[in-house]
Amino acid sequence: MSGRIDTKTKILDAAEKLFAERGFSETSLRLITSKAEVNLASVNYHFGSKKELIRAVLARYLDQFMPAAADEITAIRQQKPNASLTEIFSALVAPLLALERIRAGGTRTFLQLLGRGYIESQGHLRWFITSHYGEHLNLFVTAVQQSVPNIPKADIFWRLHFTLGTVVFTMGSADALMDIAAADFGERNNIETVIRKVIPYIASGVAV
Amino acid sequence: MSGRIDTKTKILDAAEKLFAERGFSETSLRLITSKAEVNLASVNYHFGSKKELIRAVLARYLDQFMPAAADEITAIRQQKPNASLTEIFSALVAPLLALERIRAGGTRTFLQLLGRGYIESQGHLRWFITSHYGEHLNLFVTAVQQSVPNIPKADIFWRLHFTLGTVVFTMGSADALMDIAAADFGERNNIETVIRKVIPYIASGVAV
DNA sequence: AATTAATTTAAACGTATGTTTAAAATTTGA
DNA sequence: TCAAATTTTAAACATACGTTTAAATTAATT
Repeated sequence: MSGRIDTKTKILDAAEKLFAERGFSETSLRLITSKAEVNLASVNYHFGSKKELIRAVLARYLDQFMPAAADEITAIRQQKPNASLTEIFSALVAPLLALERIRAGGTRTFLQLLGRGYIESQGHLRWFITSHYGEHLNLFVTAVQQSVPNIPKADIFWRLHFTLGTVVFTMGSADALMDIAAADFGERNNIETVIRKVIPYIASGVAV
Repeated sequence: MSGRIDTKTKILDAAEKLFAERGFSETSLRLITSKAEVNLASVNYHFGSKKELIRAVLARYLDQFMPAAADEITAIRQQKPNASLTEIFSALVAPLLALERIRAGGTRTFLQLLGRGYIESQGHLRWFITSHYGEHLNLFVTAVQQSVPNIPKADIFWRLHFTLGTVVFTMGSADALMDIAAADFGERNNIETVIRKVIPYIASGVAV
């Protein structure tokens, strides 16, 4: 039993790193299993298929992030019923950075996986996310709507998707961007400083 | 000779549609050539490799868009030296929509290809774009900097990349988003209305 | 019209992929 | 301890991919 969990975890650990770096379809099971130092067939044995492995990789992050984010949102709404948009978005920072404590680079890995899930796989991961975590998402959307009550719900829908694009695209190319920023402007960034940069941008855009 | 051009164009037309819809690595040469109704080997004959085909597909759009965008930016700066950020961004709308006249759906196709180029291919398309169209990009960045002279250049760098993410991610999932907006809010959008929605969002975020 | 060059074609090549199989090894439970 | 269930392993399978080859066809040139 400890052997089984160990193999599953080794696969998940190797897979999430490679998926985030290279994308789902550019990452072969042979590359994953060689990095994880397990047998090729163990992926199909433990997860059934590559598609289900992808979902398992994402679920491990979402299962931690979504409840934590929902808790933060709920807490903010109770403490400050008139919380600003920036405060709502900032409430997500702690749950995002908490992913870093599980695994070094976990925050960026999660956001990269999320972005690849939305872009690369034609809808089936989108469906997986909205069907499994719809309650948490609704909680967040409601909090945003309450913080900017004068904005039509349709506009909020669009702007939150703009925001999703901003975040996942930025995280997907965060390595390259941090390198350029260091070379051209002498900035030394990490994932948290980038998140701190993006919050005013998206808060301003959603509230415009 | 007319036969050669015809085959090349048929390949490019089929490839750009499939690349935009499904991504580069998810689109096989066999699928492209069957849709284009040409022989499989003609891709390698005319373009050398799949990688060069991808670049050719992107170049066809960039060669039209980049000079047109540069002209619009130059014109705006001459007419209104103190043009606002919204005016700068809006100057790109006409060149973007002009792509629509070449091919139906050309605007969205272009932005989707751009996004996939940045995300999917590890840097080699990014390099292709910045090295071939660096002058045009610099012109645009300079215009943005002049319109918000009080913002540090490093911040503008980050926010313009946030903006790129917003736009390409939105366009990559524009079909799904327009469907949802229609179902949930009764909105009937097209590519232009979505662009008009995104401009205040990004202008506000960059200027914040 | 004859020769040369350019293009198209069908077939094969070599490699890589996700998955399955069946035997070996290991762990579990009575 | 020993039989049963679980897990690991090596090998093979079937398929798909980008690319190359060489012959057939078409177009261009003289």
